[in-house]
Amino acid sequence: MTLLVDGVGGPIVEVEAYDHEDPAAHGYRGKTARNASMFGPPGRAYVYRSYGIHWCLNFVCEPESVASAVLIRALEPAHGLDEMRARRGLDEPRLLCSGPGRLCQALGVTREHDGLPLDASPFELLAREGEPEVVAGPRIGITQATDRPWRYGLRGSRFLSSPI
DNA sequence: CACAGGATATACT
DNA sequence: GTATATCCTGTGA
Repeated sequence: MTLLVDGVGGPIVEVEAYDHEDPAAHGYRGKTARNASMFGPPGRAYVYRSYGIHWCLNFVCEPESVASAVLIRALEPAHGLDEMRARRGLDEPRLLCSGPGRLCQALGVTREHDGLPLDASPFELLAREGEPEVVAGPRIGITQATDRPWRYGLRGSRFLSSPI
């Protein structure tokens, strides 16, 4: 789909799945102040602070108690390029949204968006056109449950955070 | 390619 | 309380 935040965004090209039986998922060990949104209703955002510096955006996917979410890792910059460049402090399109932390900075996603519904302002999700060719691979930056190939990307996209 | 930066969580003493 | 790990990225070797 195409993801917009206040009109800034583009087609999502890379995601990772995390579910409640997944040792690599934040919700695996139960509810905390940070991950509370994962335990709320689906169709909302879960935004957390990563490595003390970056923000990462997830879509909550299943009802309460089944804490599962999809991490939005990269998208193709298509709308609001000037805004993205200003927020990121650089011009190179490939570096604007190719990574979960970069994507949040470019779209202006912060803790303020944690728990917000994805079908209301400032979020906007637009249906894709056509059938994308999806390729799967191991997830990035985790040490547990590394055998689950739950990283999904648009085949051949130059806006992936790294080749799959 | 190694590593700093530094919030949040967990596993130790 | 202290130590270690983490769904990362920019910088300098």
